[in-house]
Amino acid sequence: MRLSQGVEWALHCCVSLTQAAEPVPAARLAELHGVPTAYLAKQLQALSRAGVIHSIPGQMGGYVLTQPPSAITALQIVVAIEGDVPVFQCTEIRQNGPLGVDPAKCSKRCAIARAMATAEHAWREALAEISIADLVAGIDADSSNTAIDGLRRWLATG
Amino acid sequence: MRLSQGVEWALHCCVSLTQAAEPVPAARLAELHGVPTAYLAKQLQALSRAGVIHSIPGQMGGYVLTQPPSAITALQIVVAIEGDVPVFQCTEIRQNGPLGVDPAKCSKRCAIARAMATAEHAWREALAEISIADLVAGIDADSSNTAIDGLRRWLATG
DNA sequence: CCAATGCGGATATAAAATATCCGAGTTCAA
DNA sequence: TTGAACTCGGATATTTTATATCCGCATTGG
Repeated sequence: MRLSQGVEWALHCCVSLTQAAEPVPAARLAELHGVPTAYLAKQLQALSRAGVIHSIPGQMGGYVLTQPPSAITALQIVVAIEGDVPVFQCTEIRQNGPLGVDPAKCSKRCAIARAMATAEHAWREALAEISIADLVAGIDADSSNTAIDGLRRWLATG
Repeated sequence: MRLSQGVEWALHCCVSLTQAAEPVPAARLAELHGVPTAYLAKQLQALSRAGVIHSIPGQMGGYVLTQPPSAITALQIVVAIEGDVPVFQCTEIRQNGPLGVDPAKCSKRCAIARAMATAEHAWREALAEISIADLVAGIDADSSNTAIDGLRRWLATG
């Protein structure tokens, strides 16, 4: 079980977009992060479909955040890239075998699925507590402001 | 991102083993749950390597729990099947591109990796709070004791 | 000694993640 | 108005992972 690395790219891209005054093309974000352009474009499309970022076509086009950094959560980004499917997917094996439970009596999820869903909920709640603004602040603190400042300058120099 | 279905099988098997007085062969667990024997055997081997269950070879052999149900957690089982790798694996893309951070200055994890690890920790803590005994109790409550009783009887009739 | 069982490796198949390309639409400048 | 350059978007290969199976070996109990 592993989160697609597209999630990592998407998080970094959203952090970078907070420092851009104008739309940033996918190719430029790919160059900045040293990742393949075409594949990153796919992740950005997913973010766009999920409404996290907005795409602007045309010569001066690119991507911009749709909301202020404090309003975008890590959960939104994870769901945008990975989809909204549960991590633990119950296949109802309680209905199988010689002691299989009658499907008509399975309107309620089984105890195992409920327990796993509870744990997953804790993960999602923690992700929802993380905003892009928090991540920017964390990077800022790590680098004594040089990283974020450098980022803003690099994005400004077309 | 999805948890292998081996986790579901392993959880059900551990619940079933709580009701067995003698070692239960892999083939019998597979029959009980209506899943392919050969593949379930692989998951049971993983549980055995992790020390969650104990394997007894020979004619009267099979699997038994190594600890009381209240001492076995869902986290142990997830780790046994999926491995102990983190869900979010940071590939250090902050070191890439024109603004790449000097690798020598990356002894500390980046802010994004830290935030994701925090959320993952919440998930693991929640899983560690779930014991096999809890799951048995939950199933018992769902079925007015018929499911667990039936299970014990079926396992007793060799 | 024989039958039944778990263990490990080797192997095939199915699904998903990864990586890439080309077409449709939009914007800007001449 | 026209065209050209640039953008995103979806459809398409390739690689990796998960799923599923099988067979030989060691061990145990009858």
